[in-house]
Amino acid sequence: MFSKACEYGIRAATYIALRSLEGKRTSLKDIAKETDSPVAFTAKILQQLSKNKIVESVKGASGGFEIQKRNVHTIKLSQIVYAIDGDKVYHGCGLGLRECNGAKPCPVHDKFIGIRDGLKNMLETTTLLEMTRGLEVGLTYLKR
Amino acid sequence: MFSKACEYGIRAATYIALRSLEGKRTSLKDIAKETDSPVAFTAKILQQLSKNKIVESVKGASGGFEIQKRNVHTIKLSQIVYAIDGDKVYHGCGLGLRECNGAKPCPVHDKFIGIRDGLKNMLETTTLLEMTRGLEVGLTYLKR
DNA sequence: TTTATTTAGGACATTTTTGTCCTATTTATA
DNA sequence: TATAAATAGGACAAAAATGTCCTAAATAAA
Repeated sequence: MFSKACEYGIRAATYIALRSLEGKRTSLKDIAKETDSPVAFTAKILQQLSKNKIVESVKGASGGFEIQKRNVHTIKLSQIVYAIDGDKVYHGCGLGLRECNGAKPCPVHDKFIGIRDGLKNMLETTTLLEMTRGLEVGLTYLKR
Repeated sequence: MFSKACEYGIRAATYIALRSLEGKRTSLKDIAKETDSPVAFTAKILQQLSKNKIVESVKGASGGFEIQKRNVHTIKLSQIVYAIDGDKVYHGCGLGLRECNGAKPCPVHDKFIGIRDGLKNMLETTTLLEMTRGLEVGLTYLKR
């Protein structure tokens, strides 16, 4: 569904959000550890998220990544996916046709629209805050 | 959503089904041309579909690919996707966790299940016959 | 029987994705 | 001020996906 980069990105952002709600900044090392992701690769992804203003990075000793508390409930999964994978989740034909639309559709065009709208809707309505719920109490997990 | 190989595979199988309903066997060359797919790569994919009994291949002059008419309405998209991409569309966590289930779910587990069930249902209920409808009359397309 | 046509399959090539490593820069703190 | 800790970013490496090419085998038809 998503690229590996995007999966790591969502997990990383979610963990940063969780820690930010506790008023804590998190190092790359901890993020990678707590999301079971490759450190250096995660670093690249966090650079992208930082450039896209989804997370803030602070260099130097006691630096790390954080998200302003007031932003945790406004940032949607769709923003993270867009920052990393672009809009190919939305546009792009299910059968790979370069052009596929209502006027000249592929055989599964209408059916795919339904599924993609579901995905789109989910991504656009799920906030980082919502992602963090359950993590603290062990109802949901970011690794294993 | 699917791999390129899978997209080509669905397009190829759909075209073969269309031709088979007309009582015609189709050469690799024609399939690639009519689905705008790379010839040699499509050949590999058709080998897989042939091994999985989704299409039948006939070697030699006037050979090619075909699907028994009686099978065109029983073969589902899910079988083609499974033959090429395996079951990763079904299993596999939205956030890439190796293990993710109701007992130890990722934060989007439940939401993903809904979307994936939609996709799964679509693949399991759409037959090749249904895929061919509209092609002859120019309502749907397999290329461009 | 020879030839032309067509798929099968192995080997190879290219591109994209995923992942690592090293150096520079920034910053807190001793 | 020196040092240690941390991100930024470029270069490189490995793996996977995508795609090509060539030869062998099968088959219809001349």
